Amino acid sequence: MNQTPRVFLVDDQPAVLKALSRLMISAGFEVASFGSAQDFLDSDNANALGCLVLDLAMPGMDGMALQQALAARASALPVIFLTGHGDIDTGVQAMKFGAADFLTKPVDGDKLLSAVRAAVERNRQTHLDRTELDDILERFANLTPRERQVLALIVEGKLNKQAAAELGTVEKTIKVHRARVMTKMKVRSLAELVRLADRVGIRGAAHDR
Amino acid sequence: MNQTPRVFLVDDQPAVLKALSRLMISAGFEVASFGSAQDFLDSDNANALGCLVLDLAMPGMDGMALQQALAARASALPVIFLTGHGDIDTGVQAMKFGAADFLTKPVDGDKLLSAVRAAVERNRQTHLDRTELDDILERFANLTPRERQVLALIVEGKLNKQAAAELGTVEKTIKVHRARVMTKMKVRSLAELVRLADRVGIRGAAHDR
DNA sequence: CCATGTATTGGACCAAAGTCCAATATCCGT
DNA sequence: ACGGATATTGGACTTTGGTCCAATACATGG
Repeated sequence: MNQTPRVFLVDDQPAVLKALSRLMISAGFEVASFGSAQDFLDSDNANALGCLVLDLAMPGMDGMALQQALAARASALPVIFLTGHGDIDTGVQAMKFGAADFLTKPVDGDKLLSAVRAAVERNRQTHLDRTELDDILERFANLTPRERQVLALIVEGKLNKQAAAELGTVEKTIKVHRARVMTKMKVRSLAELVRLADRVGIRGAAHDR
Repeated sequence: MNQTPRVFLVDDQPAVLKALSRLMISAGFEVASFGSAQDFLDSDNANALGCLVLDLAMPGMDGMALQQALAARASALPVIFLTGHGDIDTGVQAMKFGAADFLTKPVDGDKLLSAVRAAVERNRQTHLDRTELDDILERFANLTPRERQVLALIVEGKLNKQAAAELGTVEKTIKVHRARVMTKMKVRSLAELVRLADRVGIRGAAHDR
């Protein structure tokens, strides 16, 4: 969707929002501000590019709840928490739930900026990975059921002959499906096919690891 | 080395050590106690099975330093920190460095136990993975240099013919090496070979992902 | 009802890979 | 220098895989 990463600020105090916003903009980031967790959720930015800077204590949905909501939506947005009076346990819990960082207010501008930079970078990487993965999944979705079965068997290392036996058909047919699988998945070698299949988690009967 | 997991306790206060030890034993764990971080390092248990329960504030090397030392030795031991007066930042830092948990004293026995159980379980899994990986690496170490080159090329999806050209030899020779690689790596299909190779990170010239 | 997508099969043929056999040259450590 | 590991090659043969050609059967949706 969006090409340039953005820093999403969520805080119920307009003054804090304004201050953070200025800081981010002065560092060259694009910024989007929200006065509540719900506002951010409604903005449909769960899969945007960038990172989230989130006040922990807010009326209504608090920061932690928003983090969970995003996790439930498989968001890849890194979350940086800000808090004025959080206890250790809260911070540790947030980190266990995958927060990118957890800083205390009043926050050191440099610390926050470097946390944001790291988070944005991390998000950029996972975003690339996801894009690639979606690509593979789309190709996979274009396979017919039969082709999927054949794919599963060949990435298990079965011979065409064995695959034919398991699917109750003849080797000839398997060859045709196999060739179509290679074309549709856009690979030129079995090695590549195995990697793609493993990446999206193709499983037949047995699996390794 | 050790088959049954152990809980390694490190605290400079003998009373704490004793109390924790009793708690762990009553929960059915085997325990080893240490009065200082250095003592634990000297005990050569960095790759043992189990987990580490570590006091953060200790004279000499503190808990954080021990965690780092273990990380440097590629230890797979999960670290659970205990602290009486740590600040948020310390806890967050510890978690960022991969701590399994971070609890405050006086610690709730149940919380600690469930943290220990989770950590031990996690360690058991990573230990299994490592054992498997070592297995593969050992097989890989038994390949001759030439066989390794051939392996790298075939997991890239090259044909024997192409591999021969790149290595300045003939297809015939590649076939022999290839067959030996399959035998030595104990795989029966190219698919398996690709997975093993990717797992130990065999790289020729190009790599994907 | 017809077009389309899916699944299947056939033959012929070529390319690639695997598998026996055995032989030779080089280098390294004892 | 000798034994062993390494790297290489040769022939002959079988199996497997890939690629052309083309055709049939069936269900589904327009």
